[in-house]
Order: sequence, then C-alpha cells, then structure tokens
Amino acid sequence: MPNQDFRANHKIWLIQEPNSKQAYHLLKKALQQKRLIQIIGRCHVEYEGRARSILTEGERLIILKRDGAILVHQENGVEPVNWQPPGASLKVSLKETNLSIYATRVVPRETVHIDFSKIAMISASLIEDTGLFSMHLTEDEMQQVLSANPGLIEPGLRTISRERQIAPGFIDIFARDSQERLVIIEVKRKRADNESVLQLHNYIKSFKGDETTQPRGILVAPSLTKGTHALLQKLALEYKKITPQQCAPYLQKRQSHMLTDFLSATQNNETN
Amino acid sequence: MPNQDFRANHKIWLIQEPNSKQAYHLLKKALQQKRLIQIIGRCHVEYEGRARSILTEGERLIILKRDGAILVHQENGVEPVNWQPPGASLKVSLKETNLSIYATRVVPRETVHIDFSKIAMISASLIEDTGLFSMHLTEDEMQQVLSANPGLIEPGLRTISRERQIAPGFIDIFARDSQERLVIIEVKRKRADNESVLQLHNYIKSFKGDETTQPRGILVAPSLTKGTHALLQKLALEYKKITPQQCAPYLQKRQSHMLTDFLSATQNNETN
DNA sequence: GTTTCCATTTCGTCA
DNA sequence: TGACGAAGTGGAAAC
Repeated sequence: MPNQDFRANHKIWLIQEPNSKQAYHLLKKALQQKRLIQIIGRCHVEYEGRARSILTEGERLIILKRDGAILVHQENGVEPVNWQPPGASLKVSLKETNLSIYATRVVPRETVHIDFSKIAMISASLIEDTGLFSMHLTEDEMQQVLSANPGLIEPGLRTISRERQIAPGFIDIFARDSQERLVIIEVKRKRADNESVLQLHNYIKSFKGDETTQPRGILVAPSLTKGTHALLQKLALEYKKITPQQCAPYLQKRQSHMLTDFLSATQNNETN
Repeated sequence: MPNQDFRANHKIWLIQEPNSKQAYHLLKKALQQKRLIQIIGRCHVEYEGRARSILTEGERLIILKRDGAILVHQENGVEPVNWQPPGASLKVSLKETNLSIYATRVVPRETVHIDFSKIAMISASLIEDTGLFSMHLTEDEMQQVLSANPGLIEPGLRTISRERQIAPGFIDIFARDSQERLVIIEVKRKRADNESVLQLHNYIKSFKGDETTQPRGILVAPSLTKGTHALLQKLALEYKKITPQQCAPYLQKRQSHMLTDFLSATQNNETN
C-alpha cells in the first residue's frame, strides 16, 4: 500500500479514506516532525473563547501548520470559518472511533474543537521554503518618502520628526511650513474617511496648550470618501492628494535590482 | 496508476509528483467542476494591485476554491502570504514547461501570478458541506440584549431606540434615565480604548443644540485600556462594566435547543 | 505582556 | 456600487 508509506524521509505522507486509527497515527507522527498537515473530512467544529461558535457537520479542509496554527476552510471564501493562531497547543485523540483535535491557546484562553466523523484524505508534507517576501507601496513606505521629501506635500515644508508619539497616538509626520508654522500630517495609502479626519483633528486638539500657535493639519491620501471633504472644511483641516504610486519613484534604492525593475516596470499604471 | 484516475464522479483526484502537463490537465478539469484544489509545490508569486509584492521561490500550499478565492500559504502563520478574494477570474497556462496561474479581479484591479517550477502534489476534491455556522457573543448580540434589558446598565433606564443615526455615525443605544434625562450608550464587546471614548464624546457634542438638556454618555465594555478611565472622567462620561458573557443568558431564545444547551453549558466560565 | 495602528485587511449590511 | 463598521480580526513594532 504505497499511499500508507510514511517513512521519516518521505516528502509527503498521504492516506485516502483512512480509518480513524490510521489517521490518528499519521497525525501524531506528522506533528512530531512539524509537517504541514492537510485533512479533508466531515467534521463538527466548536469554538469558545473571546466569542463562541458552532459549525455543524459537513466536509471541510483542515490545515495544521508547524507553528501550531490551525485553519478550518469551507469551500468558499478567503477567510477560514474557524482557526487558531500560531502557538496553539494541540491535543489529538481517538474518541469512540472518532478522531478529535483540541487546539487551545492561553492568552486569551480559547479552544477550537474539531470532531471528525469521516476522513476522506489526510496528508503531511515536508516543505522547504527559504523564499523572501517583500511588499511595496505600503503606508510606511509612503511616510518614508514624504518625510524625506516633504516638498511633495507643499513647497517649503521641512520635516521635524516622524512617528512622534503624542497624547492619544502617533503623529505620522511633524513638520514646519515656510511661515514657521507647525504642521501635523496624517498619511493614508487608501481612500480616507471621516475617521481619518477625526484622528487628525484629535491630534491638533491635543496641541491646544498654546492656542496662539495652533498647528495646521494636512490629510494626505489618494482620495476621500463622500462627506469627508465637508468635514475637513468644517474642522479647518487641509487635504493633499497623493497616491502610493506617486511615492514609488522616491523610494530609497535599498531594494535589489530585480525589485527595482519590477517597480519601475509597473509604475506606469498610475492612471487611476 | 490509481492516483491519476480522475473520473468525474471520483471524490478526490490526486497526483503526486505530476509533470506540468498532468497538473495542467487536472487543474483545468477540476476548475470546470469547481472542485476544491490543493497544490503543494515550488513557486514564485507576484502580486500587483492595491499594493505590490514579490515572493521568491519556495515550496508552499496553494488552495483554489470554487468561488474563485485563492490562498497561498507558507508553513507558518494563520494568514496567507498572498491571496485573491472570491470572484477572481483564473487563467491557467503552461509556460515553457512551467504551470502558471493568473488570478485577476477587476475592482479593484489586481492580479496574483503564481509560477510553479515543481509540483509535489496536486489534488482536487468534491466536498459536501451543508453545515450551519452560528456565532455568538458578538457586539450586535450585546446590543440586542442591552437594548431589550437596559436595566442591566442602570436601574430605571428605558430604551428609546437602537442604532440611531446621528451627525457622524450611529448611536448604539439611545435611552432615558429615571430622571428623564437622555442617555447615549456606546457598547463595546472588548476592551475599550480612548478612541471609543472620543467617539461617544463626539455623539454627545453633536447634541449640543439645547445645552440645558445635555445627555449623559455611558460607555459599556468589559474593560478599559490604560488611560481610558482618566479620559472618561475628564469628558464627564460614565463607564459600566459588562462582559459579553453576562449578556448570554438574556439572548432571545431564537436558537436551536442544541445551541441553547451549548451556551448554557459554557456560560459559567465568566470569572474573568 | 499591553498598547497602538496598519492591512492587498475581509465580510456583512445598508443606502 | 460605495460607505461604514465589526472582527474570535492578525501581525508588527514600541514600550
């Protein structure tokens, strides 16, 4: 039976239609080796912790990762229906011929219990992943660019500091304009809403100590939601339209050539 | 070769170590049948859309769901490293002996491109899931309970309305106290922070029309973050500690018996 | 550990 | 379709 051959060095262990005992033993060994485990089977899932949920019986894909993360995926949607974050401790058991998995984490205390009535497939793989992941056009990158090139927001602007902690949170960019007036800048990488405006407003308000030198507030974002322009006006705040794509060319050339090529090859799609 | 037998009615199609052509053909047929597809293989992944990312070569688990959702999972973590939400349109192709998948969605325009150099396993399953999912102790449920039982917040309180739209947002619960004074209640199911307080404060302020009957503001939450109590005091707002678990017994008995049993069986764990 | 905030947030709901 | 807000949000960085 080749599909039950799970010698230690085999890359993939796999059993179709295993009975509970076979599945149990494969699972136990696979967890010891911290393999990536996939199970397709009928199961009932209960969660209790910050909230509670019940998923009645049906077939799903269950994934167990080497760091203890668990995912229960249904046939639709990008989000798991139930899960447990990395660090969960697993308890696998055979309950009256049923394979059962308890995944518990301590803070906050919560448990996912998966009870299988039938398993269609169980597999456990040793995967080798030394690849690198890099993400671009993030809000952090926008802030880097804009604090290094404040003239993009307004001529004559000079950066004082970035990510400055203030009363209720962090100011993205703290600057001074050509008239020596203080400027508080809130940067958003996507369409800004009323909440962003109120956040900026709160920062300005927390500077009310010396009323005479009330700082300006500038919201930097690629666009605004419906009523946001009105709210800005009402609160005497300003808006400067800047897209992440506009910032891309100013990114420090710390990336590899391949990455730089990729970015420049695609930065023409700015017509939004 | 039993593991290449993918007749239409077979529950699971599976090939280990397929060549690109075999994988391509299985994938094509599986997508037609909207099967749940799992691939373990070495791949390079690029994403471009709202942001951009590159994941250099390594082995991952790729999942294709029947609604077009795509997930690229690494061996750790609960979140996929790359993904595409439901509705993405797939283009599968053989590029110079490499299997390649483009997943594109239109709004916003974004694409995930997965390029495989080696596939360890590909499987496609017909899963049957008619189970029901129910979630409890949500914020919405807390609001239901508290607006139906305002006495839990304060004796003599009477609910006027729930989810009332006001200047910038919605008031969770609008009530009148035993002194006929208006009360605005903000409900949080988890630890409340300064932002929650400011939100409540803004609601109160937007009632400043008739200064004489300034409403009270009560923040309902299981706990408060560090400086939140001080901010409440400064803004003359009140706090009532209520946990989701305390609300559970008052939930309307719309649930099935099984669910009710589950809730009552576990509602003793309130000692937090 | 707690706090804070971003996220390709996703997902639901409602206008 | 856009806007708004909750989520068992997860994840990272700072303290």
